[in-house]
Amino acid sequence: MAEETVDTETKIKEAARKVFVEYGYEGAKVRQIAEEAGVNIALLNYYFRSKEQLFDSIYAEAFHSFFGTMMKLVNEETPLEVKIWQITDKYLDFLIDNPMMPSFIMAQQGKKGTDFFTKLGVKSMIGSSRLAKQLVEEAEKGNIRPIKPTQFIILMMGNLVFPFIARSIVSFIGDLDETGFREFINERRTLIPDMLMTFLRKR
Amino acid sequence: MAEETVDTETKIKEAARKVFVEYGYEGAKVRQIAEEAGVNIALLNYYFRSKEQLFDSIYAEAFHSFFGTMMKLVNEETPLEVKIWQITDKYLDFLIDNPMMPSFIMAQQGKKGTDFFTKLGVKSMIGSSRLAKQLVEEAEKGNIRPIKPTQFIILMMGNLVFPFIARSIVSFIGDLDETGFREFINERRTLIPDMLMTFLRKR
DNA sequence: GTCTATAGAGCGATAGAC
DNA sequence: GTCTATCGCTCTATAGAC
Repeated sequence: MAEETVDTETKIKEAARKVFVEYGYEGAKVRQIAEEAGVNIALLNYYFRSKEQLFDSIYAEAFHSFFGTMMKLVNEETPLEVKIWQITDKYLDFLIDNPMMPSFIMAQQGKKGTDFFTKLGVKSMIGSSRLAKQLVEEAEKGNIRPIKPTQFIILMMGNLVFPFIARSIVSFIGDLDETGFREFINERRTLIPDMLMTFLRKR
Repeated sequence: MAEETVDTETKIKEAARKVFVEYGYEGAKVRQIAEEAGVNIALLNYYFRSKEQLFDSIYAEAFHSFFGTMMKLVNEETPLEVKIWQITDKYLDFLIDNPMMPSFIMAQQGKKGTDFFTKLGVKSMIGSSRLAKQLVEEAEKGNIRPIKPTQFIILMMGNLVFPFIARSIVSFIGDLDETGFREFINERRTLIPDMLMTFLRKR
């Protein structure tokens, strides 16, 4: 396959994503983004007006991907237990493909106000998600113990996401190279849903 | 009580900690640290030679506090279950007093190599901790299910630390003000050890 | 030890030619 | 749309007076 012909705006965006995700807003330099994209600084400002606006467009996209992927899984029309296993499996796949994304999302949250959250409707998407309803219903039926949906979702998200945020530390403590880390994550494909379901079922 | 007479080096360190923890290495400016400390930039370099060395001394201290506090709890001479409840309780207290520390630690891990980890002996401290031994022994006795100590410790740490790393997001999703967030954390004082113990006990 | 003043490099942004 | 050249600012670090 020959070289993809990608328009300049896309090239800049891809370069910016790479550099911002690796170095953060302050650590990323427009010169490096320009070099990575194979263009000059003037073009960055031609397309995005400023470093800040370029960053915002990258961050909004990443945020959308990070939560959108979770929201989709959380709203699947599957029974509670099946869903928890699926969320774990699919979201870990997503994180393996985007290992730096959690750190990137977390590092900048708050610093930009809560506009991104509001625009994407994250609040209602979680609070009124299918998973939240299932947790309430199954508890009413006496099938699981009662738990606040927000607590449960943060419990689940934290367990999925934390090893990626703390990757160097985890790798060091566990003496893991890249393959070892991957294995560590894969062990959690059963560990996490097993733990969550065992907890929910015990009344 | 009158003004504390604090020596200049300490004043600088305290100012630096505050600014670095809030803005990260790149985002922190030596001008702001100097202003915060009530001195001028020349003095920062007189005492610490450079921004980088000042940062390193702050980071090493924070790292030591973050892991040292955990290591101490993990090596207590108490039975497994009691210990897990104690770790949760005491470490959440620690995090409530230092809510920005997890983000600060996580943001910079890896970027400085693994020297800090090595120097502090974090690896052996966790791998050969009393908690790790207890997990192995209790599993051999058939009192709990077998689990790799590293997995368990990351499970525990992630659940304790994650809400602080994702604080804005958690607060937004759960519609929590500062008091609400505090309550959210306090609910986890029972939630986390309950979940962990339920999981360990179920064979 | 602490200050002022400034060096010297790097930053984001833009003017203006093509 | 894309480039080169450069502006004006801010950054960290240091020289030198006290």
